[in-house]
Amino acid sequence: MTGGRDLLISAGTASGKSEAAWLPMCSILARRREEDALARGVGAMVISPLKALINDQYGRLSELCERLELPVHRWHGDVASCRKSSLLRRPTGVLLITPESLESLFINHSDGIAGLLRALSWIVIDELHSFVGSARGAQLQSLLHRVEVLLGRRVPRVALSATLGDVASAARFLRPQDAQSVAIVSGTDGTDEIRLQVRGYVVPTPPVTAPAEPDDAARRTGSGGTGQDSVPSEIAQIADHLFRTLRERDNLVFANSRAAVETYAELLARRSREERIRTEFLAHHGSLAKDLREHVEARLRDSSTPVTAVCTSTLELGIDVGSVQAIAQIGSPLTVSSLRQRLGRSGRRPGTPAVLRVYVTEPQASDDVPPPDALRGELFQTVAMVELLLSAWYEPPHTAGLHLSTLIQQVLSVLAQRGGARAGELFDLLCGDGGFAGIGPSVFAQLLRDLGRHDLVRQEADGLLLPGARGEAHLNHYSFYAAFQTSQDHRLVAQGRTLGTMPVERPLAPGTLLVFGGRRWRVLAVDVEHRVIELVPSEGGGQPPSFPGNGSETADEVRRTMRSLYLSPEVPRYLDPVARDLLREGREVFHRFGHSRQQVFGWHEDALLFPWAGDRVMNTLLVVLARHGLSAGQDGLCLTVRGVSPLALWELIRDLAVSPQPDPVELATGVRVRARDKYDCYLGQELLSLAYAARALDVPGTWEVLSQVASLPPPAPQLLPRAW
DNA sequence: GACCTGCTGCGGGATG
Repeated sequence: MTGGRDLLISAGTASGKSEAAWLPMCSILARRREEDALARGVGAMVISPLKALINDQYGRLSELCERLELPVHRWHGDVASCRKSSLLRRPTGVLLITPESLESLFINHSDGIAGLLRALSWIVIDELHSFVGSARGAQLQSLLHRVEVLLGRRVPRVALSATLGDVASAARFLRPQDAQSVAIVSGTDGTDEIRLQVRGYVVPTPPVTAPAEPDDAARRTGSGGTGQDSVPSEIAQIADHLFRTLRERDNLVFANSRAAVETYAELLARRSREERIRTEFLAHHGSLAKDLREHVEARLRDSSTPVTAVCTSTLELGIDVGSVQAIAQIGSPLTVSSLRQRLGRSGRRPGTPAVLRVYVTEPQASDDVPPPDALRGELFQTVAMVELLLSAWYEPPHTAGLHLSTLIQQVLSVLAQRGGARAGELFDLLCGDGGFAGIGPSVFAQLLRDLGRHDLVRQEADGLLLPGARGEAHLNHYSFYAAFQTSQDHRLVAQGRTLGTMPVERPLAPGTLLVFGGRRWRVLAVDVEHRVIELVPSEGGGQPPSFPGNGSETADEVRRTMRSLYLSPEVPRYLDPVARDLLREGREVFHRFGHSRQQVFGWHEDALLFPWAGDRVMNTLLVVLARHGLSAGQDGLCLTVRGVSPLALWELIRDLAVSPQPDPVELATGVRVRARDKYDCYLGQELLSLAYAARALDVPGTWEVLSQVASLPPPAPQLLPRAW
């Protein structure tokens, strides 16, 4: 750590990698302070993605540094401002900070930041994988470069991470201009033994004459329950198994949505009260109020009573929750990396195995089941992800994004920091060899023109750029510092206490029943102006709110692995008997309908295309088909192309495969909704297409799929319905 | 099908 080189430490959860970085750093800083009593300034800055992680580490690091008499400081939104000003007056020791707070230092303490950081010897980035590829990661890269420009020298960067699928791309993220010089230290995984089971459940088909059932989507997320009696049987069965296996221990149950968390937490908590057992079942997700979440975390750390948290990815990163016995995952994992993180939350004590149970539901086989469901896609996706996990493969980050929205934020930030700047100066600092090195001068000039049109920036007669009126408005609001977008939600209040927030698209009528925080409530009143919903406890049923979401992207490698699982005769040992049956059924359907020889099929009036590729290729296919006047949508594993024969679709694919690949940006102009990130609304049509193409299209990957499909024999007309 | 993260300055009041 003395050589001034950048360092990437990749090691399993709970392997002590934080300490590996801290120990040498602290002893060097302590020695240096003895040698040079005048050395003033923060010696090391640790950048962390979560306030909760900073608070955890503040305790551990303070203990470590106490005997060295090396002060440790934390700086985030919950830290009192008097502590911040006292650090600015007397900067020393180690500083723990979030990217957003570092951003605010540049804007609100533009005079003090150079003095604060002038003695900086290292920048440590914790949980690097949580930044790579995102808007927040682009912001972090830009801030790292701005710190070095401010100090006029290179500052060694040390990054820590657990699930890096691709160490080379992590090194590129850490030091974009000089990735090959990054030293890499890889440790083995913390877990020696994994006990794993995948359990299958069959969703019964409702009788044809039954009254209106909750729609299919609601059933799948588990949000369809309206009371004890109407809980769908597969949800009741899964809850029953969770209850029996998890009672009397500390566990984490991961569900894929906040609505599913609420459903299972409420079912399990009610059962626990009814049977009067000690185990607490508590809900934990991002819309719950902070004090309720902290209560759950404290209950998990307290080893005197058993607690099981039902949660979303909120408990995925390294927040200390003590020792957890087992992990349950309801539904197929969303990504292999997140499955790895979740698994790493158990088996943290030496000699104790990590325990993981995955619960998968599939519809009952019948004549009406659409082909993708008959293939048992949920189960095959789960098995594919488990196999990839066991082979230590993780999703490579998507680093092609241009992050123009974040560049807009950085332009405004630099204008505020420096009190104005010239266009060339901005370009050199932010693009050039800065965080947005992929952006050329012409795109940057276009971006500035777009910003001028919206009054985010304005130009003086001498060419100096300043924030415009709307730019000032953004800069003066505290929401400016985060690079990511957040929505404005309604606050849920019961008996004077805030439970959390929920989005409300249609106003909730008083009297509506609701499940939230793992309990049942009735809406008493709605204050539209102040966006407050008042609740009272209720004995009735109710559903969790529907939360909006963007979803995640399934990788090419996952879909390729799924296809090879259909072709393989092997039955993994970790499947329970129902899951084995489902695996056998899926393979039988795959072969019966000729999926090994064909990728285009007929289904009623439509044609189905199975690309066996990731979501970015699936999306590109949709855009290409739309350009040829075809209306299509994605149904899990396949694209449904409406009102066209399979032969006609195959012929189109055959022609496309030999035609030149279209320009992605030109292709993107046909897409209606292209804005996604915080400041995308200020981009003109041209840059919106450029950003969309970089983020959401994979033309070469798509043309590989088209050639593959074209190389197969033409499909028989309407094969699927008749053979069904 | 649908995860998560973060931020300021100021005024008012309670506490040491």
